[in-house]
Amino acid sequence: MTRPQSRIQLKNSQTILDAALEVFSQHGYRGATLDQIADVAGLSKPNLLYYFPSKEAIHTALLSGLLDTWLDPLRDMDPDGEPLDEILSYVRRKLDLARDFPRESRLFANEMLQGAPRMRTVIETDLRDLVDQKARVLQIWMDQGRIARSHPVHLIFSIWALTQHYADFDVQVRAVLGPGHDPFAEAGDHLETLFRRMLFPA
Amino acid sequence: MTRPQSRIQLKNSQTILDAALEVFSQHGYRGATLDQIADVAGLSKPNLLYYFPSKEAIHTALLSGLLDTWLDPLRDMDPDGEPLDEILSYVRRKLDLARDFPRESRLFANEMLQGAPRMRTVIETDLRDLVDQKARVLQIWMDQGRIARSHPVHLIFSIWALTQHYADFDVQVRAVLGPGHDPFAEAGDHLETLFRRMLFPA
DNA sequence: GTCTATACTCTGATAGAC
DNA sequence: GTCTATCAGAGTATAGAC
Repeated sequence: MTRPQSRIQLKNSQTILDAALEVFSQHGYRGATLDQIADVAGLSKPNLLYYFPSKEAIHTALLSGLLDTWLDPLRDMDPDGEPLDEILSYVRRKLDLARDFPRESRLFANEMLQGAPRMRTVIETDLRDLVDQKARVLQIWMDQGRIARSHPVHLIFSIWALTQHYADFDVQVRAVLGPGHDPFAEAGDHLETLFRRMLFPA
Repeated sequence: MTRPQSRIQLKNSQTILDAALEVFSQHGYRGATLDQIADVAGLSKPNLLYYFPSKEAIHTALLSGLLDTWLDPLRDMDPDGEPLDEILSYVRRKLDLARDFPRESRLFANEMLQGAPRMRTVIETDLRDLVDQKARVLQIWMDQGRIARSHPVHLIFSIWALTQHYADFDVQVRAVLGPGHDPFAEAGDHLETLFRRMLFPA
């Protein structure tokens, strides 16, 4: 990706990617159309294809880098830190991501629902390696009796599920809670309670 | 929907709905094509449209009834039962649904990701009413000190998130776990542990 | 760099033979 | 009930003027 050069090119590329994120995250790869992306970006369709060679290329540009951002908080979980603090702050950071980047979360969810046709490899290698590594850390903490025992990998799944839910199912969450609620603030408190009880050494 | 009459009509309608479920759940409404559905069903495209008047009609037929099936386990949570048993068996039944009907789960997830354009009303009324009602039951149990305190509605969200995750992110779960694992069996144990600790009266 | 025009394919839906 | 043929529109992408 050595595309963007001038300031205007960089700016337009960004505009396009932002519009594409909006559309892809809502309708999935096949459901998204260049017309719609162009419309949201405020550019003409041929102009889109001046900046990116194809629809696929726009989608790929969005996906690449997404997993990295997504996994940064997990990467930062410190084996030498205080177990409960490390896990709680991971949960907190993951929830913040869901709140601040819901479209990225939904883009990822769409890719998973489709069977991860474009991320299979990276998931089976990079993601898997990182999870294995951090699961070993969790296992050690459990063996030392510093947190309660549970399946380390499924514990990580639980954190993903509980935090992403607030981005991916945002409509449902808000519809059920009704007006006058701050879903993410409440979720923060709720999840902290849940994980404190879950992890408290037996 | 008074369409199916003869045996063959009923059978073909079912074949079509099954194929449509396969395609819609993977690609979302707009990403799904009649060609693909016809192909999976082993029928011609015009034949599809002999049984259903339009693409939209097929999708609607799938969605109607979905929420009911999905909420049945919650509906069955008995206010007069033993709180922990009731909640744990709700979790168990929800996980069984995710295991046995992953396509239905993904169809629902797709609808949510799109902003629930076709289920908004039913979510804001039926779903919300049921959750409110069951949240009150949970609240009473908490007030009686029979389960630990937490936000009742978010507790229900947590159950949904943790169980649906295994259907919707199935690819990711299997890729991370690697071969030789039974995700749903492990999840069953893990979630029982998690909720037992979460709900144990303080 | 951006536009209009357009090529070509795919998609939802219909007509009509059998 | 099922098929072939086909239509109108939408979809991705390209050509070429400005």
